[in-house]
Parts: sequence; structure tokens; C-alpha cells
Amino acid sequence: MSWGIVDVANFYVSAERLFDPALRKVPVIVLSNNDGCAIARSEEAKALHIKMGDPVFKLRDTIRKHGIQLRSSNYELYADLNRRFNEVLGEFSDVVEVYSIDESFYRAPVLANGLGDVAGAHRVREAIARSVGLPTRIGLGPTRTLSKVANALAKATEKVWGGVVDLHDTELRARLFAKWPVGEVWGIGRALEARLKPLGITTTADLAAMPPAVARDVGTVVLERLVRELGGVECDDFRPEPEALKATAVTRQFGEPVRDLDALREAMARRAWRAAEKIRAQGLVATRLIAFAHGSRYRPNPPNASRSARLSPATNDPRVIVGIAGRMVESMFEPGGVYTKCGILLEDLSAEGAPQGDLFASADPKAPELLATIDGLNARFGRDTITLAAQGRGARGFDTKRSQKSPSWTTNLAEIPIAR
DNA sequence: TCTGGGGTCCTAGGACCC
DNA sequence: TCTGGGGTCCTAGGACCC
Repeated sequence: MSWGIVDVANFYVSAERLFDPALRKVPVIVLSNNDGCAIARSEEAKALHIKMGDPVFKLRDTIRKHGIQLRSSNYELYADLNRRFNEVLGEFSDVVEVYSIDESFYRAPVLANGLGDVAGAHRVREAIARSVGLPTRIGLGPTRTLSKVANALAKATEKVWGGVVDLHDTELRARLFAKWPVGEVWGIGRALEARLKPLGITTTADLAAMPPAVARDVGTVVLERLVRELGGVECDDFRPEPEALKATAVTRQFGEPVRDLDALREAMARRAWRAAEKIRAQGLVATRLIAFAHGSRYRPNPPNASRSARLSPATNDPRVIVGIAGRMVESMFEPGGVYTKCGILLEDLSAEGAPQGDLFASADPKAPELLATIDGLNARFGRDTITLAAQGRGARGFDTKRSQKSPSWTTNLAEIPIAR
């Protein structure tokens, strides 16, 4: 068994550059929702020491001094490009697991000499570059964990090894692991790194040499599996089908702080509506709802509250979900509080029709037809053509800021690029 | 003034059962 | 001096990922 993982280099920046040549060869950063932080940086921006998550207001001087180009996140564009590069990857492998918006695992062949198919990986990169226009790197290994480490090494050694690293060979592993910090390994975050350090485990080689039982003791079964996977033993089950979503969330910072109950209720209604729409699109219903609202954690004594409820029967009906969320807002709201964010989580999702009914409550029998009609109209005439009155109409100050958004080049006919 | 959003998995501990 | 033991289920919270 052999895995490859493809990741797109600086994905959001590369995506923006695809349709805007003015962004090439200059420093570019793509901002988080609400234009708050830098979440993607071009190589030129990284060279200026801009870090992942740096707040934009602290970068003002650097941005002006170096003429750094800013873009708001354009998730429609990124999602569409993700679909496209996975389509190309699918031409090379029967098994493609979409891991994140810019990374996918694929099953890759092992060659007769026991090594991974490096030449094949280069062909995948060339095909994605040619058909989609995105730069990628690929890691190969006998387990997902090893392919992820190989991918990280491929980034670090791109100039020397050309963007592909294969970790099937145990001697090469030993050589590279000795110099690779343990904190760079997939699955080792800050907390685990700090627990491993006093034990003298600072490199990937140290971690790989840990007896699995000790690993379990220091961490949990997760760390034990990680150690085994580093040794080439697959612990992660092979998943023939993409797994169903278990929970979903719609949470957003406000463009401007919210101080009154009506605005907070309306903002929550918009998020609740979107969450219900998301699970309907996947044919799911939720059994648990959590709503929260809070102020800035950078201010003293921010308001902070959450409420949860069971949904019985399980539902994806926005009238129910928005209604409950609205009552939760009323019970959470503190007069005088300055709110900066609210959101909703829908959990314990299951397929529509599958969950047990409720003996005492029953769903509106006409709901499926009504909701299908609403979703159909919104798909045809645009998002939010039909909404609930509780959401209010039109743009509001609390809506997320996206002042530098590029057009939806590939997903909206009105914004399609024009060539002369 | 201004600091993202959305997931998964695991464990400890409480409630409850016989 | 005496105090049961062993399960299951649920939730909150922590850790990790991109």
C-alpha cells in the first residue's frame, strides 16, 4: 500500500494569481474573513516575515512600505479550483481522499524496487499545472503519516528535489528524520511537543524510535498510532467512501460590534439559516443545536455565553432552527455588552429519514416539499432570494467585511473574465 | 479602532443502571 | 469498624488539523 499527498503551494495566493497577473512576482497576502488576519502569503510576503495569522492592522506599515497586495478570501473560487484539481488527480488514481481545501491523498503504486512512484508524482504535478494552473508538491510513503511528512519535506527541499519526496526507503527516512523537528510532524502540536521535550524527544527520529506503549502513556492512543505510522504500519483505516459530516458550524465575526438585541438576533438568524441550508444540501438532519455569542477576547470582561438544545425530532427545517436560536439569543443577551461574534453549531447529524421518530413530537409533514422549493428557488435565482423575515433584508453593518474580494471568476457568469 | 472559520477524535468524569 | 462492582451513556473540554 502506498499513499501520495498533493498540496497546492500557497493555495489562496496561487488561486488569486491565476486570474490576476498583476499579483505575480509581487508580495501578496490573502485575508481571513472580515479582512482581519493574513491567512495565506506568497513567497515574497513570507520573505518579509509576515506570519500566518498576523493581524492586518499591525502590518499597515509593512504593507505600505513594500506595496503588498491584499485580497479578501474568495471561497467560491478556491472551492471551484479544489474541485478541478481533484478531477485531474482522479485521472491518475482510483482512490482520492479530499483532505482539505488544498490537499488530497491518493493511492499510489509501489514500484518493483519497493520505492514509491516519483516519476508518476511528477506527472500528476505537471497535469495539475497544465489543466488547472496551480503549483503543487507531493509526498509519497507507505502510510498517510509518512506521506504527510514527505510532503512537508518536499516543501522544504523544493529547490533541490523538485517538489516530490518519497519516504518508502527506510535509510532515507532515518537520514531525514534525524534532522526534522518533531513539532513539524503531522499530529504533533504545541502541547505534545512540550510534553515530549523533557523526555529528550526533539526530532522525528526520536519519535519514531519511541516504543508504542510509551507513546500511548505520554499521549493517547492517537500518539501511539502516529508512532506506528511513522514506522510504516498503517493504523488509519482505509475509507472507501467519503465519511458523512458529523457536525457543522456557521460562525462569523461581525463587521462592526453589535450592541443591541435585535441586531444580535438578526445576525444569529442569518447564521442559523445558513447552517440549516448546509445540512439540507447534504441530506442530513441535526439532533443537537448550540448557539453562542461573545465579545472580543482582547477586551476586559467581554460577554460570553452559549446555549444548547436537543432537537426532537431531528430536523433541518430553518423555521425550527432559526426559532430556537432566536430564543437562545434572548436568554443569552446581556444589555450593555459589546458583541463581536456569534455562531451556531449543528451536531449529531444523520441521514434524512434514518433517525428514529419522536413519540411525542412530529415534524411538519409538508416541510420537505416547502424546503425543496425554497432551495430550488435560491439555487436558481441566487442565494437568499427566499429567507425568513427574522433574518432581515439587505446588507447590515454587522455583516462580514470583504473589502478586497476578487470576482468569482469561475463560478458566476456575470463575473467571468473577459479576454480581448 | 482593527486579531478567521470549520472540522475530527479522544478522555475524564458524572449520572444512571442492575 | 463499616463502605460492592461493573457496566453504559453523555457531556465538556482539550488537542489536533487546515
